[in-house]
Amino acid sequence: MPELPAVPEPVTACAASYLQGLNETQAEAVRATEGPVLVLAGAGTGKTRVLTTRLAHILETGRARPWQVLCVTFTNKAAREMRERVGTLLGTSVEGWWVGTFHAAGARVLRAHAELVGLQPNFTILDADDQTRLVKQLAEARNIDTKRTPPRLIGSIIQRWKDRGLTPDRVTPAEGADALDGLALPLYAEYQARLQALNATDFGDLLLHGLTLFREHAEVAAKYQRQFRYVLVDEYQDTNVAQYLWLRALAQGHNNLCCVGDDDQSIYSWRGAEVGNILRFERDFPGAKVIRLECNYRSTPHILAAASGLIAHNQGRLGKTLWTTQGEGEKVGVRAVWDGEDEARVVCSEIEALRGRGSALRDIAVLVRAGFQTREFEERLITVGIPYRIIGGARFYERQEIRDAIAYFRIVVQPDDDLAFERIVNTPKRGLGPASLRSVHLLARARGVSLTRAAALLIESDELKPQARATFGRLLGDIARWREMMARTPHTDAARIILEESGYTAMWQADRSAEAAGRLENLKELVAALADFENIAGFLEHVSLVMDNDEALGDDKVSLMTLHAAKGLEFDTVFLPGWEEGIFPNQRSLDEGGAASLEEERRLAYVGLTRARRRAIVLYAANRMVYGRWQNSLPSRFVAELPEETVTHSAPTGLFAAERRRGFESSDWAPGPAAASAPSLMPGFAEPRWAARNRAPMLDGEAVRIAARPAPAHPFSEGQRVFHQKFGYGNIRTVDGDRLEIDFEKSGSKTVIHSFVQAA
DNA sequence: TCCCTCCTTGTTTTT
DNA sequence: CAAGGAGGGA
Repeated sequence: MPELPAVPEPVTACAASYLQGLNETQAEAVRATEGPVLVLAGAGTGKTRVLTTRLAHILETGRARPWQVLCVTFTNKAAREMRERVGTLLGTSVEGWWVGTFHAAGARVLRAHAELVGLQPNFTILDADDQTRLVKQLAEARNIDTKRTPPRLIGSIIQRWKDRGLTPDRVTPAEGADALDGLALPLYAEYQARLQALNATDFGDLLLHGLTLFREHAEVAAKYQRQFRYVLVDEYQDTNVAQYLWLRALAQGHNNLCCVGDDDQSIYSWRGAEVGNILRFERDFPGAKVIRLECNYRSTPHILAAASGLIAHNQGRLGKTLWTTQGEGEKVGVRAVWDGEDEARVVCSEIEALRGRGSALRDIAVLVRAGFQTREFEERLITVGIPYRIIGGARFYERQEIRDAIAYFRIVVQPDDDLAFERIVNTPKRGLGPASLRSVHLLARARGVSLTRAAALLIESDELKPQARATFGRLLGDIARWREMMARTPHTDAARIILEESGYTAMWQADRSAEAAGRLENLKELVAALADFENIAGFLEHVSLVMDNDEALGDDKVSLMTLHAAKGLEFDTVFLPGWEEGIFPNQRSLDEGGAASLEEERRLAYVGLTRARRRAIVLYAANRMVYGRWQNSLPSRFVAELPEETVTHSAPTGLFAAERRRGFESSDWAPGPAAASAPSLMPGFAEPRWAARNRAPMLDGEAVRIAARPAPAHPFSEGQRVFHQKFGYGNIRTVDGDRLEIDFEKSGSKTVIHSFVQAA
C-alpha cells in the first residue's frame, strides 16, 4: 500500500447537524452549491451520502424550495434510496419533489406539455417488448427479411439514435444510408409516426420529445430553467447524449449543476452511455469546480490497491487515488482451477467454510461476466444446499404472464391499445388465428381506427367466418363488461375476475410444464401488488416506469449476478470467477470495440473488485466448455495486471505449469498433501471423462464435509411426488439424509437438497 | 391449428 | 450444448 495521506478531519464545530460525520472533502462537495460542480466519487467514497446531504443542505439553508431542485438518478432503486435518505435527513415527506429517474422526470415534463409534441397527456409508455413487436410489424410491411435483419437489431439502432438525441430528421443522410443499408432510417421515421398514432412513447422518447419541446418552445424551456435553481445528477458517467442535452437545457437558467460520478465505473457505453460526458465536464461547463472523493470507506487496502493497480492500465481516465484508513486485511486471492465445475465446487466449499466461520450468506456474492455463467454455480449451490438468489435476469414485469395480464388490464382501460389487443386476442387460444386477424388489421388500416374498433365493425358484417365472428363478439363483450365492472368493483377483485373470466388463469392451470406453477404464483403476486395503487389505471401509469424486480437483499442467501448488476452493491466477500481471456475480457466485446472495449472490460473488473469489503477471490479455469466444446483457456490479462504485492496466487499441482514459475505454489491457498493425493475423494461426482487422468485434486477437505453432513429431519420419503422450482415435478427415488435423488419428469434424475423441493 | 424438426445463435441491460 | 424461432407437415 502506498503512503496514505492524512486522515481527513471530520467536520464538527458550528456545522449543521446533517454535515456531521462527513469528511472535509465530502463537506466541501455539499457546501459548493453555486455554479457547475463535478464530484468525482471513487468506489465506496460515500457519493450517495454526499448527494443526499447536498440536497438537504440546499433546502435547509433556504437556497431553494423542494420543487426548485431537480435530482436525477438512473435506476428506480437509486431513486428510491435517494428519496428515503433525504426524507429521513429532513424528517419530511418527499412526495411531489423532483427526485427520481431521468425517465420519470422526463415523463413528468412531457405529460405537462404533451400536446406541444403531438401527444395526449395520457400517452402510454411502451417497453422493449412492445417496441420490438412494433418494429417487426413495420419491417414486415416493408417486406424486410426479418430473419436476416432481426427487429431487435433495428430497434436497437433506433434506440441508439434516440440515445444521441437524434430525431429521424436529424440523423445525417450519410449515417442513415449506412445503417442497415439505408433500411433503418425510414423505419425509424415510420416507427415514430406509428407511436404518435398510438399515442405512445418508448423510453427514449421521454427525453427525446423533451429535447424537441425545449428546442421548439423556448417559453417552456425558460419556465423550467427558472424553476430549477439546482440540478443534481447521480452516476453522471452513465448519461447518454440525450440525457446530457436534456440536463443542460434544464440547468441553463441558474447554472447550478452538480454531477456525481466515477469515470472508472463507466460500464454502459454499449447502451449509449458516453464516458465523454464526464471527461468533458470542465469544458462543457466553464468555471466548473471539480471535487475528488478519494477516501474509501468500504474496502481493505489490499483490495483497493489491487483495483487501483488494475484500472491504472486504462488510458482515458481522469485519475483518482483511492485510499483507506482500514487495516491491512487479506490479499486478493487469485486461484487457478481445472474447469468450470471445479470452479463452482471451489467457490461453494469456500462459502461453506466462510459460513462455518460465522459469515452470513447475504454478505457473499459471486459476480460473473455473463448470465450463463451463473448456471454452474446454481447447480452446485443446489447440490450442497446453500440458499442463493439471482439478482437481475428477467424482471417481474417482463415475464410473459405478467405482460399478458397487464395487456388485459390495458385493453379494458383503453380499448384502443392495439398492442395490448394483439397480445391478448388469442391468448389463451380462442381459435383466432392469423387468418381472422388479417381482416381486422386490414379494416383497421383502411378506416384508420384501432383494432378493437375494427373488430367491433367486423362482427356486424359477414366478413368473418361464423365461428370467428362469434368469438370476437364474445371477447369484445367481455372487454366491455369488464370495463363496466371496473367502475363498481374494488380493483384487485376486478383484476382477478378479468384474469379468471378471460380464461387466462385456467390456461396456466391446465399447463403441465414445470414453470406453470410459478407463473400462477406471479399472477397472484401481481394482483396483490395492485392493492398498493388507487385503481388499475393508476397502476398501469406506474408499471412501466417504476416496477422493478429488486429482490430484497434481506434473506440470508448468497447473491449471484453479473458484474453489471453488481454496480452500487457491496459485500464482505466477493468471488470473481471466469477471469479468462475470451470470457473476461469478453471476446465479442473486444472484436466489436477494440481498445475502447478493453478499457470498458477493465472498468468492469474494477467494479467487481471494489464491491468487496473484506475479501475478493479471483478464479480462472484451465479448461472451459464453450458452446458445447471443450477448450483450453488462458488466464485473463487482468490477472497479470493485479499488482503482485496485493494478491496471493494458488493453483493445484499440474495446472498452468508456465505460471508456476511466477511463484504460484507458494501460497496459502495451495492444497495440502492429503488433498493432493486423493482424487477419488469425490463421492457422487463424475470425473470429466475426457481428462480423468489430469483431474485437479480435491481441495479444502470438501469431501469430508459432505460425508459428515448431519441428516436433519424432513418430511420426505421414497416414492413421494414433489415439486422443484427449477426442475419441475418428479418422484423421489432415494432419500440419503437431507439429499434426495429425484426422477424429474422433465429434467431427468437429479440429486437435490430437501429444502429446495416441496410436496406436490 | 398444432406439433415436430431443423437451423441458428449464442455479452453486458435501465427505463 | 441448449434454447428459441421458423417453417413444414399432418
